[in-house]
Amino acid sequence: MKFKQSKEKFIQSWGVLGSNWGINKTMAQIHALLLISPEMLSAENIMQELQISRGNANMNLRALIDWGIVSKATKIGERKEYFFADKDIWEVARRITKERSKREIEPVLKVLNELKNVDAESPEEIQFKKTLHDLEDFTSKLNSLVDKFVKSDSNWFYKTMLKLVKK
Amino acid sequence: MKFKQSKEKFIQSWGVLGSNWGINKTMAQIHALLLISPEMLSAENIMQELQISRGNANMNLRALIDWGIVSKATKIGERKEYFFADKDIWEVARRITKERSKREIEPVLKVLNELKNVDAESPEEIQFKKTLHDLEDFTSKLNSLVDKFVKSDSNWFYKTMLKLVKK
DNA sequence: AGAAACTTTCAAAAATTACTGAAAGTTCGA
DNA sequence: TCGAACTTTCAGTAATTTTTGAAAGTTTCT
Repeated sequence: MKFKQSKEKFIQSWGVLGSNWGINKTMAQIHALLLISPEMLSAENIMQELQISRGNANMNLRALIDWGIVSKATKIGERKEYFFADKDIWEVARRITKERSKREIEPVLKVLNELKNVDAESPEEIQFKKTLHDLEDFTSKLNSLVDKFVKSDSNWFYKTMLKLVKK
Repeated sequence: MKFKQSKEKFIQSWGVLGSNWGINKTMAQIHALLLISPEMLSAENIMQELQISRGNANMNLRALIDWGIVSKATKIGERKEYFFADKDIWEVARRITKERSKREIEPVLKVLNELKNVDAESPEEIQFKKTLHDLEDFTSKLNSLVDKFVKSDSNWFYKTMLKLVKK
């Protein structure tokens, strides 16, 4: 397969993956494109390569920067802004995990906590309370694990993976 | 807060959580409703409780059954089908993880594998190949970990969590 | 201050995804 | 075999999300 085709396939697949994960397709594709580019790219470059509008490029680049996995820089003597992605996959995974945890796990814990003081007398209420309790137990454990991962260094991650997977 | 309100809030929140995770809102809400119901519920019950159409209820119940986290049963002497959710949260997490891994991690590995034999001469190609390699390394480790989780029993999970989180 | 080079915004359009409800299909008892 | 009781399907509609592109905003240079 030729490079150009492979590259397109990769970008396309990353877009699909993104959609499945609630990340919009263009955002994932821009990220893919930047990940495999050895040089920084301008908004123009990205618009052309992915055939998207200026507004779309701008919005999704902003989102990527917000997530901390893409940065801007300017080249000396130029006005234009250039973009590049952090190439350290582990660091990328850490940041994505952190964002998603903040947006998704934490609000759940908050709700579970708010609700857990409900009275429990009828069978319905008892089952409700039990479910809340189990979910909170599970979610808070998951949250601790995620937190550990987010704060860890690359080594910890790989070592832990190995330890868990080996046995 | 009264039971009825708490229940509504819980179902509503679970729906939001679901949307964030690429699971449709109604599917998540039906699941929430069944999780907190001590008794089995008929399609009618669910339609009424969540104010949704018959078709919607049917489709999403089918999806939940497909994921293995809801089952049907009939009461003796009745034609109607009743639905209930597996109440074991750990088991539910395992099944969801399994489904999502099958649908999302495995295809990525497949694509990365297909592409990894690309020639690498120009800087562009070299960076591309490196990114593919790093992603494959990360993804296959993640996949092993997920697989371990999916095949584990509840005890393993809790023990591992504790071990990781404690230190 | 003015103009060029660029970035950001946002209302409207397009694309995607989810939902409805009536009609078709199925199952089972008499 | 019929009909009641139920379930499934699916074309059309509604809701949501994403994208466009032109206009407004900003920065920098002269």
